[in-house]
Amino acid sequence: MSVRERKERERAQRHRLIVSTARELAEAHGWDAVTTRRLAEQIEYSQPVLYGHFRGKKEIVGAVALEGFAELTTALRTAVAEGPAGREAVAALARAYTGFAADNPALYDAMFSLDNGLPFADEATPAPLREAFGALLDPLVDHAHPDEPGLFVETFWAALHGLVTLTRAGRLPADRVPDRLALLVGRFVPK
Amino acid sequence: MSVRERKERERAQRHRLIVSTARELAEAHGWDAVTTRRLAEQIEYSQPVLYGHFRGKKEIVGAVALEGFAELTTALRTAVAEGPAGREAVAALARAYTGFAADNPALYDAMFSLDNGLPFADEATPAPLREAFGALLDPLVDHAHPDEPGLFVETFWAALHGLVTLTRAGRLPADRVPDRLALLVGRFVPK
DNA sequence: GGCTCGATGCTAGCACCGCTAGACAATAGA
DNA sequence: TCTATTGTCTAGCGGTGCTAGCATCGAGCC
Repeated sequence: MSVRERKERERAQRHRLIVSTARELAEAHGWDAVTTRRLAEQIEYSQPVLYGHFRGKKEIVGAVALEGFAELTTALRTAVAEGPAGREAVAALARAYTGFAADNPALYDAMFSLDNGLPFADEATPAPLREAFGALLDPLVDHAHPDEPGLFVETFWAALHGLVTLTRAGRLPADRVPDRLALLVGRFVPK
Repeated sequence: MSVRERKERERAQRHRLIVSTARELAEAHGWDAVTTRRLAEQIEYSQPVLYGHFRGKKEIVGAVALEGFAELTTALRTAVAEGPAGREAVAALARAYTGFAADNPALYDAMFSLDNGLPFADEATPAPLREAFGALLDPLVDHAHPDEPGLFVETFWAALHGLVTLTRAGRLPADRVPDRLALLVGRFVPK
């Protein structure tokens, strides 16, 4: 029996190794550099081993993304918990979100830009995604129309996401990011 | 002399054929399906012919995107010109923008999501891009802080772009798009 | 302790990708 | 008509994600 347990343990460890290696590779050289060959070489196994753990590359991206949602939740919660409530909390939330994206560009891509196969806004949506949405919702719910808090959060989130992606792609100059963020918060949470 | 002119004419025509075929192929089956082999087969030439017109695939995407910016400008201008000024003009603008993205998904990708090599927010930015930005700016400028109209437009645009991309990727449910749009306009142009 | 057999990871290869070198044919101009 | 140039093609390079089928290794049974 114990042999089987050991094998399962080793298998789980290798599973984590694949995910963390993919993430490191992506963060270091971009997702284009994360090929099955390079990934296999890094973990010192042959390519087909990857397919014993994941259906394909998309599922590996999804596994990395799932890590990201857990970390994003933590980042948002701590940023809001530290400061005062109300409008300043929303500003802190926005800064934490864009900061997270700037600090973990490849991770952010896996979560929101690449095809990761994860179901959003669905009954099958994994818990980490729901929790991240919750972390976004809580500081905002006071400022939304009471009938439609979800709609408000979705729209605010979309605005943040738009700023992140357009800035990262060089479509918006990076130097004015804090100003755009302040403008956004000012419009969504007037005082 | 005339021979040379004819050749140039034929060359220009083939140039346009490549761009329009790439666009049709992308709109029909997505940009992943636009491979140099398929594109060459469609225009009934061999692959290397494409490289006599464009440096590579990225430049073809850029050519398609440039068409898109011209069309987007027209779409935004007509939408605003038809209706009344003020707040309703902004709502019309927002609807026209998201409508354009929904009607021409592949074109929108070429313009804003894919790497098309076009320089944004730069002294080398091509005229069609500047004009599209202008079409976005004009109806908004009255509602912005007078010192920073550009910042206001950029942020509003980013919000629209975020809504478009998250909806298209299935990260936001598509059915509530008009409601999110109304909420966005309401927050950016309060009255 | 030796043997069998199933699990496991490997090599090799498929069809496709973007891109290009070099052979060849068509054609314009002398 | 001959030559030089222009234009287009075939073939191929090094890469991609993914998989069939073989070989090896080790766990469990006699």
